[in-house]
Amino acid sequence: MSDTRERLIVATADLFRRQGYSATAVKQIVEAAGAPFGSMYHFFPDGKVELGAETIRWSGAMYGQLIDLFYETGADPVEATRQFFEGAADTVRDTDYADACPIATVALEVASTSEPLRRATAEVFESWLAALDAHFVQAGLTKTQARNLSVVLFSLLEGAFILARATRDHTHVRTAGRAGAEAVRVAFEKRSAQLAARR
Amino acid sequence: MSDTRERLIVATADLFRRQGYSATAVKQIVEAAGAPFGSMYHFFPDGKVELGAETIRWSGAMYGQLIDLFYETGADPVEATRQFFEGAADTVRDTDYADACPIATVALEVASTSEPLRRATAEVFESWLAALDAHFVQAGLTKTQARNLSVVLFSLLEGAFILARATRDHTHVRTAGRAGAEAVRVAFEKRSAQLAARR
DNA sequence: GAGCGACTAGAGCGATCGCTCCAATCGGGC
DNA sequence: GCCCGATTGGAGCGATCGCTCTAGTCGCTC
Repeated sequence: MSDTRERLIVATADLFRRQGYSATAVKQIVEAAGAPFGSMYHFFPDGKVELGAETIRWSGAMYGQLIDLFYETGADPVEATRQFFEGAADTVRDTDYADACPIATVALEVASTSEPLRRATAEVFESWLAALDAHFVQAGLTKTQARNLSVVLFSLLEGAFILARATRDHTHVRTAGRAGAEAVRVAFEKRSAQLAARR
Repeated sequence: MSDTRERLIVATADLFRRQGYSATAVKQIVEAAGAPFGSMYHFFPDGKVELGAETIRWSGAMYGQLIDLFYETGADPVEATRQFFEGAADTVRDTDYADACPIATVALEVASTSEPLRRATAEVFESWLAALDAHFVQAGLTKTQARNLSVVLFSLLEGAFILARATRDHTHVRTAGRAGAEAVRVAFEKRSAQLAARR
């Protein structure tokens, strides 16, 4: 795999996180990547949109790995949730409120303006939900229960990121995290009661 | 109040909601508002940033009124929450996934790039939380309980908006709404138990 | 070492960006 | 009717946008 191509994606991911899609200029990307301008259109013939879509998928895969890291098989889902949100809050604080969700800004920008980019963000979000689902099902929930829980955790995290970045207060992420961990606890408690009643 | 000035703000609010700050051109705004170009810089001498900040505050006030409408004094907080999220889900679906939060996109875009605009979004979010807080305190919660609940509901709604717009699936907002209503129910139940134990 | 894709390097294209400037027009107070 | 500030209407500024194009360099294969 070409080094320049990867550097372009990494640089773009960083810029997207902080300033979104529209505000990020191609010139700014190639400068940040230390890449020649021509290379950008060699690796991404369709230009900014293609690089954007590629970056969205790459960032999504990175963040997806983080999910699997925290919710690895055998981990207590409640504790994993608590630690995931705590880690996110720390990161947001330590990066001066720049590093939250790598694609949320772009997702909102393109949702009504670019089908290919919108689809890329949708696929990434779906993959995160699917990853979470799998861990929760593996830990005992039904598919429906798992999906509902995943959507709630996703929403809590993304919404708290918006609030934290706007107000420059990372504790909002911790507040959302406590609610998220509680939601996980209740979901598994409910499932246990269902199983017990069936005997 | 000048008619043209207000038309500019309303048109800008509509464009911000759908495509954010950077992607919205000044020319596009004046055309949408049916306003002369010169008027824009007459009413907003500091240009796009000033109009943007004004639009953020105006949109925030509009949405704030919606909060007060649903959570009016005497309304059951659980039912109000349920209806608020259901209404939001309907709106998102009926507007082809364009009308969700009027300022979330802009908030993420400017959080790390423009202090004056970031501050405007922060003030709006704070005002929404304060409005929610007031209703929950009025209904019996402590200030701390109310604030935590407000942050959770905000996060659930904003996060679900991101997911719904990206995947074009409004049911995510309904899923978040059920979790939100449940969180409200539990908070008040907990408060009742606290008060009962104190006798 | 000849040949050939892959990749680099940057000048510069037309279009559009936010914005400035100024003449024309409007409407209320004297 | 006259005046003057408020507002309108638009031409056009320099800068930057995404992108094209061509010339050149690099390293691998034979």
